[in-house]
Amino acid sequence: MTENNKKYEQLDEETLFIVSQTFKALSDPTRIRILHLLGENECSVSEIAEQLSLMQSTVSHQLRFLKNLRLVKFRRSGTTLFYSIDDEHVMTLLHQSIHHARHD
Amino acid sequence: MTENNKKYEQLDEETLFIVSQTFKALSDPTRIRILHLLGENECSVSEIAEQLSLMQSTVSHQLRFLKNLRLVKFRRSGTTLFYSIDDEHVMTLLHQSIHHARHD
DNA sequence: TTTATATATGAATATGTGCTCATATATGTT
DNA sequence: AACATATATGAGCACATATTCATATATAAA
Repeated sequence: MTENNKKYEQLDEETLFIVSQTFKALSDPTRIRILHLLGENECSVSEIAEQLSLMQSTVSHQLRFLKNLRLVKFRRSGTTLFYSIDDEHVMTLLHQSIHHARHD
Repeated sequence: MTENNKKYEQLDEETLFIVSQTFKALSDPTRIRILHLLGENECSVSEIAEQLSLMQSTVSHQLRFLKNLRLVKFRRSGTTLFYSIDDEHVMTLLHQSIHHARHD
């Protein structure tokens, strides 16, 4: 009786999809920079572009991606849209990873 | 004086690279399944392939990827290589994400 | 309504990624 | 040495992804 009798529990499809999508969002340097910036301050699209030296178009495309995953939200003020973080759990994952990367 | 005078601290290149690489490793369903399986048990390449219904070649390629990032390690026993987890921090990120995905 | 400004979007392109097939390598056995 | 088994690796392909350019849309001001 030295065998391991516990049968391995596969991850179900849905969990696998959600988890992989979440990490995919965090796997691109541009999206990481945008999320990290928004973690400090609510920002307009043009502010993000300026702070991070990115094309306005690039920022818009990535914000759409992040908005679809409900990682960010926005409020309108005139023609300006202010984006902010909408998923604290994902920000926790990001901050943990940044902290870990810096400390070893 | 309603401005925010705190100057934004950019993420440095190296941190950005490490963090994005880490999340990239966790962004693919196949790699997630392999890591999750290894989180339960040390496994040989062929055991992984069988348990997860993957081609041996696919498993080997992904293990090389994970080994390069030092997320897994292996020990040899004859012609068989037993792989296991080598980065508990990344497993913590994975388990947190799985837990979160299942609970909302 | 015309004009200006902020943002979004579609198409094109270049690059990256994951899988499979065929084959190489490494270890052990006879 | 010849053979069997386990794993690794390179090439090719199909598909995904990030960026840029050009342009559309939306709101506000004149």
